[in-house]
Amino acid sequence: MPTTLGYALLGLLARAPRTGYALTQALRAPIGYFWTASHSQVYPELARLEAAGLIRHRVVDGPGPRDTKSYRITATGRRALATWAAAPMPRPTERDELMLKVFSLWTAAPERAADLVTRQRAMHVERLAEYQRIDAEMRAASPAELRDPRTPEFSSYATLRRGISFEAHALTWCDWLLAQLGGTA
Amino acid sequence: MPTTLGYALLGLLARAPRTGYALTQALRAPIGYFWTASHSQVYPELARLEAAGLIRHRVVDGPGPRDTKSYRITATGRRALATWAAAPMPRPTERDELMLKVFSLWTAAPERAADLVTRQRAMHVERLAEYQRIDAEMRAASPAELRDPRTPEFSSYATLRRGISFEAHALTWCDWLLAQLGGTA
DNA sequence: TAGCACATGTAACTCGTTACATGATTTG
DNA sequence: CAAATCATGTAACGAGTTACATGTGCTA
Repeated sequence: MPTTLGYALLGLLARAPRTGYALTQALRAPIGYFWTASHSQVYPELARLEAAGLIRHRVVDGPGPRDTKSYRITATGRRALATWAAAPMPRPTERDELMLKVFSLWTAAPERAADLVTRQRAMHVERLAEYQRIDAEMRAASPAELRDPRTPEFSSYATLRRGISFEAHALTWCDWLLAQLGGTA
Repeated sequence: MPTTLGYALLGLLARAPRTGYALTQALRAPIGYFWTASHSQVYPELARLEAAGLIRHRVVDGPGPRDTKSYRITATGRRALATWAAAPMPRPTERDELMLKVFSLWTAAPERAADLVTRQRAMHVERLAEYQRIDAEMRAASPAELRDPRTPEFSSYATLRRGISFEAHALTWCDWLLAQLGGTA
């Protein structure tokens, strides 16, 4: 059984063959919005996936001194991915450092607390705008595919909707907290 | 500088002195809603915090063969906590395994996909009800403190509001996705 | 009398980050 | 000609989980 990162890589390779380098870049965006990894994690994981027969590579003579390896998913890999994707998950361990700060925010001066929340709010505004730009782009590019659950576009769009909903909720909460902090300061 | 876990422990000790065991329990609930740690992580961290002068302990002769150590925060620890709590944060690396599954959900049969989302939905319903019960409890127990940003109750309440908002948004998204999956299946 | 709550610690292992290491091609 | 991009790998370290280890007092 691959690690979570392994399934992230399989998920990308199920859409198109790629090099380790291209996979690493995809792990910044769009996957980076909900999962990340650095190249130092990617290369060993690719070796493990290949040893397990879930992917194969072909050497494409590219630039640089090393082999440029193009990876593709195998039929076995594709089956493993589909099984994992729909398999039920235990409730994951939530880890939100901001909430941990908020839990102890009463020890700080309300003005300093408000500064923190204002910065967070700005990040959410920025991210929300980014998502909404992508939303418009996707709707324009492939309106039909977005409605068909068997297309990769549908999957991508579902994660995007989640992102938009999350940022909107976070933003609302920031505004509520700022009102609370301001009202008493 | 303590680790994030260190600040979680300081945050608890700023409210009341506790043993390592009691701290470990608090890391299941209420802190467990946004940060967790097992006792094997807690005990070494307490030793580090004490070495740094942020906490002190007093041996209280309790049951069992070992010393029962009651920890309390020092003035230095309290200052370190307040500084950290209001300090700006870089955007944390999001890690959402469910989104990773959704990203590859197009490879699975829509009925299996719907099963997964239905289970997730149930978890959110359950957690939301739990939060709303706590909400009612807190409003009844300390209505005045909830409005004063310098009380621990205010901080706890702010994290709770975030939790409620998050679960509600997640629930809405599950319903949207189920409609999409059902409509085409 | 068996199991659970209280109570504290260490060891082995996995996952992830940062730093180390190399080197060609393209662009400013 | 300097910097960024393409491209692949290893090493050291930190954070977190699971398992190992011990032992008392209370309750069903």
